[in-house]
Parts: sequence; structure tokens; C-alpha cells
Amino acid sequence: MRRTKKDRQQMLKETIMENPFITDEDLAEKFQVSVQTIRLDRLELSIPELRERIKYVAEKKFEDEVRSLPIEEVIGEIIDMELDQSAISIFDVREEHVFIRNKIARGHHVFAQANSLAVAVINDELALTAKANIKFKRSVKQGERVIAKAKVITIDDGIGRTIVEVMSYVNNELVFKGEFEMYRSEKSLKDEKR
Amino acid sequence: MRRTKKDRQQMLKETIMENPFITDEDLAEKFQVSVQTIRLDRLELSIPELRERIKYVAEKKFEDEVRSLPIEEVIGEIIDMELDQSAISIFDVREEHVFIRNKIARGHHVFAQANSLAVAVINDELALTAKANIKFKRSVKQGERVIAKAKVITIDDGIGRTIVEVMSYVNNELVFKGEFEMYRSEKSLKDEKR
DNA sequence: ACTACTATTAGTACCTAGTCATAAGATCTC
DNA sequence: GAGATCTTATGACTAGGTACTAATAGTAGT
Repeated sequence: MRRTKKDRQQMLKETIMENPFITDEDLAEKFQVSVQTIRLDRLELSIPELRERIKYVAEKKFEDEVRSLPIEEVIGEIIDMELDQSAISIFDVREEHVFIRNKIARGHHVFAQANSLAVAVINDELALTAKANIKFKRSVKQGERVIAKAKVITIDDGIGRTIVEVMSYVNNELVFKGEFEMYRSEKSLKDEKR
Repeated sequence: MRRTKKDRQQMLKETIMENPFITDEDLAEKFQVSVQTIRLDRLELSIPELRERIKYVAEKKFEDEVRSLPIEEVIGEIIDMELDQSAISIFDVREEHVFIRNKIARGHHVFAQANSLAVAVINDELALTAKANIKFKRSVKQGERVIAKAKVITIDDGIGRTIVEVMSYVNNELVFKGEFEMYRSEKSLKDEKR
């Protein structure tokens, strides 16, 4: 025994955790034991073989991708939308959106939800944010659900600017307020709207 | 020939593209040809075998992960920093940051760089954005490098607010300007600073 | 010293999803 | 009908394993 079995198995776990691409042969070399010992260890620890490990990583990537791609288009999920008028989206604050230390949501995520909703509500090919005036009323914590409501205030076809107001709430409490001046490339299609 | 060779190879490419986890046997079944034909096709199209494909996906996921974890803390890379005074970060606009249609960077990414730099420059345990007044001067395109410069304007220990101004440039041209009013939990440690 | 036990190593057969090379049959074109 | 291209079959070999059996080494208890 180079070291105790327990020790080796603990290290084996960690080694594979941080590099799932390592073969039994390499592991045997690393721990100065036979390949069979490594296999027994994996069996006891129920660590799958190299190919299964790699497959698992790849499959997770695939899942993540299909999840992140549509979400990337609009931050949060749109639940109501009337083009050039109003829109509502919800956004669940998860681990990846918060500061590690205090679990408070990073400002730019709350902003991103509001901003992308402001972009989405504009009935146009090209909508860009020109200016924004925002206020974070209170901090949002991990686990909370933010409901953003966008309202188109004015559509000025002359200079191609549209003002959108976005209010975001957690449990009916205002947490964020923003006024977005949006640039649009074309005239609004529905001129009867105010 | 069920269909022409070219046709089949085109479809093969697409099939594997959208599901890299498919075996030659399944592909042979799907296209009603022998396994050998599929292998010849892959050879001609230089599509690697199943295991190599899976490995590639898994490896990319690994790269992405180590890249995204530290970057997530501050959007962009900090290249200069004097706490409570100034800071500079760079941010390369890539595919995932732009609108598909026009390759223009989504506003919230440019905002995120500026906002997280404003958070980082504050010499405090807890720094949150309270208000922000921002202007997008011109749109930023995919492939461009945005350099954000943050400057602490005032530190008011009385109400625990700090004003940070962030200017972002592409090739020395101002693309974004923002004034952030930051909330901080404690007094600044260096009171001699203005 | 002998036994009991765990830990380790060795060896074999088998598996999947391939590779490479060769040969033979099928189909299309001229 | 001959050639060229395409398709299929066959056999030998590979990596990185599983599953199982068997032998050996080392330590502890009596």
C-alpha cells in the first residue's frame, strides 16, 4: 500500500472530478497501482468509465445550450405582449445572477431584463437603446421572481425615438424603475396609436 | 441508390450537426444504407467518429466553463485598478453578445461591463447600484473591443453614496457614457481622498 | 506459526463503436 | 459491353472499458 485505500479513493474522486478525461491507465500511473485496482476503486465509488463521463459532460452542455439560447434573446420569459404598447416578462433570480457574498442580484441582470423587454416591445426590425435613466429601488435576492412591465409612453416618428417605461416588481413591491429612450429604424406601423 | 449520394451526404451532415450523439448504425438505418456506406460518407466529409464528436462537445463545454466563471464576476477583463479612484476594463464583443440580425451588441452587455466595473472600483464589502443615467452614443458591433474607464467622482460618506462615471470607447470613440450612483455599506477606508 | 481477512494484481473472455484494407457486387454512363 | 462510380461485405485490429475468476501480498488476531 502506497497510502491507505481510503486516501487513494478520496484523491481519485477529486482527480476525476477536475479532469473527467483521464483514463484508467493514466490514473494507475498517477497513483502507482495497477489498472485493476483503479477499476475496483471506481466500482466501489460508482464512478463510471471514461466514455460515460465524457458523454455526461457533453449531454449537459447540450441541455444548457438549448436552455440558454432562447433565453438569451429576451432575458426573462415574456408572458404578455402588445406590440408598441406594453409587455410583461418574468425573471427568476438564480445562483448565477447574484453576488456570492450576499446573494443580491447583480444590477445588470435586472437591467438586462428591463432593457430586453423594452427592445422586444418595439414593433420594428431594428430597436436599440439610446439612453436610459434607471433606479434600483431595493435589492433583489436569489430565489425571488422579478416581474417587469414595459409601457410605451411616446412614439415620435419624426426623430425615430420611442420612450418606454419599465417597472419591475417582486411581490408587488417596486424594485426597479427605468425610462428607456429607444432608437428605431422605421416609422411605427400603426400610426393611429398615440 | 435511394437518393443521390450528394443528397444523402448533405442530410448526413445536418443530422449529425443537430445530434452528434447518433451512431453509424442508427444513421445507416435512417438512410437505408449499410453501415459501411455511412462510414465512407463520414470519411469523405471528414466527420469524426461518434466518440470524437462527443469528446469535442465535452471539451468545449469545459473551456467555456473555465472562461465564463471568472469573467462572470466582472464583465470584461480588468486591466487597471485603483480602488476608490479609477479602473479600466476591456470587453471583446463576440457572437453571443449581439443581435443575430444586425450584429449589433445588445445594450445590456455594454451596460454590464460598465456597471460591474463601477461595482469593482468601490473599495467596500457591499457595493450596489442605486441609480444610473446612461447614454449609448453609438452602436457597438461584433468583433469590436470596448474599453471602459471608470472614475470615482464623489464619495459621500454621510449617506453612503458614491458617484462613479464610466466612459466606454471603441478605437478612442466614445460609445457609452454612464453615471452610476452606488450604494456602499461602510465608510470609505481612505478618507483623505476627495 | 497458522488462520482470517482485506487489498492488490493478473488474466481471460467479451463489448461497443469504431478504424483500415481488400474484394466483390450493383448501378449508371458512354 | 466496358469503365467508372457507388455500395456492401468481410476480416483483422483498436481503445477503453465490463465482468468474472484466481492467485498473491500484507496485516492482525489468536
